[in-house]
Amino acid sequence: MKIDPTSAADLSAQIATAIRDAIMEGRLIVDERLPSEAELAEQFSVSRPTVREALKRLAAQSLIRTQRGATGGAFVARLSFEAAQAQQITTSTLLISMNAVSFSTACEARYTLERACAPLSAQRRTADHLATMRAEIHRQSQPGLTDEAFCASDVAFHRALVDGAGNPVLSYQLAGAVEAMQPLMNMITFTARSRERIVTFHTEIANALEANNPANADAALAGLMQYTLELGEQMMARRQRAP
Amino acid sequence: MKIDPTSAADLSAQIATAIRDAIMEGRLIVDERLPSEAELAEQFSVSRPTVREALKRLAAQSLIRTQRGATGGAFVARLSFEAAQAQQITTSTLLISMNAVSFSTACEARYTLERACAPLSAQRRTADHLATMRAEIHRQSQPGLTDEAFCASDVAFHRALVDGAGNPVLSYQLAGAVEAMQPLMNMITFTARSRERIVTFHTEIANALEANNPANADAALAGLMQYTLELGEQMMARRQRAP
DNA sequence: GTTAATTTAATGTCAGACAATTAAACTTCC
DNA sequence: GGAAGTTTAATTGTCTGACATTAAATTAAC
Repeated sequence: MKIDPTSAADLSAQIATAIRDAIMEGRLIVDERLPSEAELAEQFSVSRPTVREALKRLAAQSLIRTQRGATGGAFVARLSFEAAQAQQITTSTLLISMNAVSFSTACEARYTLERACAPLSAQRRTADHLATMRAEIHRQSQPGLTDEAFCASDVAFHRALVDGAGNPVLSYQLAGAVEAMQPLMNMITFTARSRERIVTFHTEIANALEANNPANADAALAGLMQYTLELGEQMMARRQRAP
Repeated sequence: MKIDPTSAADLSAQIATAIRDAIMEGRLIVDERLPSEAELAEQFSVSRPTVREALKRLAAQSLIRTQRGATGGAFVARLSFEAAQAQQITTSTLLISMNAVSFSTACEARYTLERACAPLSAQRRTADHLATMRAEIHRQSQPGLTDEAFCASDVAFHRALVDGAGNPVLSYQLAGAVEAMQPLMNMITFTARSRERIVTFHTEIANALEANNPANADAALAGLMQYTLELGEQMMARRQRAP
């Protein structure tokens, strides 16, 4: 592993890249211990703070974990679905909020992906998934629920739907799309009438999955997407009239 | 923004979290300049190296960018689709390679997501997207192409398909799924017969998109998924016989 | 043999310094 | 007065060396 001290890039960035490449190419395997900071500093001919900055970069991406003490050091971390999902949610949320992604674009992406999961979920969902969905539907029907709580429940419902497909890679991918939409969804569920319609769609979806009926599930999701898009347009129009 | 010096977590991690939260909650907006490292050190009552480690963590997630010089400093970065996509690919690749995700699970996730894009792509693909796909099909037909080059072309083909849907959020989400599969795909395209079949499916897909025919596109993608799964199973069987 | 104290190796943090970079302010020349 | 060059100030990037903290391994005591 070598770095180019004349390059324009930061030394710590170069070192982080070199180590990241070693991990991605399998030259460093899970749970393997990296050399100590002092040794890395010597290998790369830099000071220890520079090495530390590089290691922090990798830690921020959950590529390594560090341990103090006599047998401590930096170890290649097994990237968990949980950690990956958390990063994905952060990234997706910022991407949407910072790039002026339109409500309709985000909405389309989310429901398109969800509809792709529906057939699998209709086939494989367990009783647990159904129970979670029914419980969230019940919560969503409670009057007096705050917008935030309604949307959190909405997210939980849709995650159960996606998890029902029984494919962890799909669940991980979809988590970002569903969660990142939450702040936008928050803004359109402030009327009781909207919530009623949404709960109706959710019930249709749950019924379809219970009956192992992919076509009905897809139809309900399509309806929900259409309705959500309409609500979004109304919200935009209202905003323009009274900003 | 406050941190808890008695917490078990690293100070640099706490500081990074505090700043990240400020960005995600909109208290720091795009292109806004953070206080200088010296000022941050004073605000958080820590030393400058500690602040720097925190900033490097944020830089690793593309949340900030730094600039040297008189008017330099750390600025909240506009997270670009490109940067997000690159991170997504890294994460997805590692997730699959480190968690013993089965070929069939990864394959199912990838093609399920792609099939979700196909109807949109059949409706919206431009002439450019079609041209890219045709060009990649032609490349894939060349004899003597290395496995790596074939798979790179495969990735380019499928990215054109996804981009054809005209939804940048979808493109970003799927990039990870498609690219992360590449190392696994590399292992199953070593026979000319396999490549021929794959090229046939690709041609069917391109034809369907050209004809704005979503049903045919979906059928071809379903066939390709089925065939890829079979190839994966054969490969696994072969591996077990002669490891 | 078990428990307690010590050693040791590693990361976490700090302080202060200097180098490199960049934009703005200033000076000089025409 | 304006343009070109020079200085200056602010900021990040890097280095050195030190001390604090942690946790495992070792040793000592009982």
